[in-house]
Amino acid sequence: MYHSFMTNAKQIQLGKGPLADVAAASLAPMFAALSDPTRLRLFDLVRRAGHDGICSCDLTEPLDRSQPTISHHLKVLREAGLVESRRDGTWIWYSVAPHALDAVSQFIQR
Amino acid sequence: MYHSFMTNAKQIQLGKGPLADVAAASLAPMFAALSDPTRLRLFDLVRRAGHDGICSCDLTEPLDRSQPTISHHLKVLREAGLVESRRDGTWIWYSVAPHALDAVSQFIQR
DNA sequence: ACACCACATTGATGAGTATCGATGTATCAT
DNA sequence: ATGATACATCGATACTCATCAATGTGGTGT
Repeated sequence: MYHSFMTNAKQIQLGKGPLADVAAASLAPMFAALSDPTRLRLFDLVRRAGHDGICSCDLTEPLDRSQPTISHHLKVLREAGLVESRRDGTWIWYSVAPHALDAVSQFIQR
Repeated sequence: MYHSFMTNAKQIQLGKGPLADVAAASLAPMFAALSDPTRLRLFDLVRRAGHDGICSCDLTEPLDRSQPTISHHLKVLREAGLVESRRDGTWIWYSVAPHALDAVSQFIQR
């Protein structure tokens, strides 16, 4: 009995045996994406915004980082498959990707 | 209504509001400890060993890393409060720290 | 066309890290 | 004391990363 996830175009298999090499290689970047305090708070703010998402311009001030830095962190979160972006005219709305943390959650729970 | 954890001598408070600066600073190192593929598999092996724990000498071979490297990673996991060690004569047994992943789990679950 | 805004990218810098060989330390057996 | 074993620490190297100022890009409005 296996569980599988489609995460950022990579399918992760968590079976019964020891964590496989490829599974670790797929899982680690998600933990890495949350391993920075600024990025952790950034993800938290995006998650709190719910389905509507939140504008990048509203993230710079509360985190006390420059605009390029926030942009960089959002890119990391996006490439890790944790958030997704949607263009709306001049600005861009970020929201949590569906099933973003499923793989991580499965690993944590036993 | 707050939840609190004692983790590696640091108490983490996860309230209702945005993730606080200090909470992020306490949480990030745990994610960082799991952000390396080798360390992720290392933690998985220790966790599978259960209450008895596992000897460091039995971890070097399956992970295909040198003894100093494994020793380094175990130190990172220990300082992150995820594993603990118990001396038994010549060798040392590693096991998962109780409530190791509680804070991480709480953050993941909404 | 032009100016303005939101956001991304580039380039640079300083700090951290994964890895290993060599060496040190502690414990056990003889 | 001696040797052997298990593990930690040191020093070095190559690589990654968080950060910002400067610059680029793309959409909006006039």
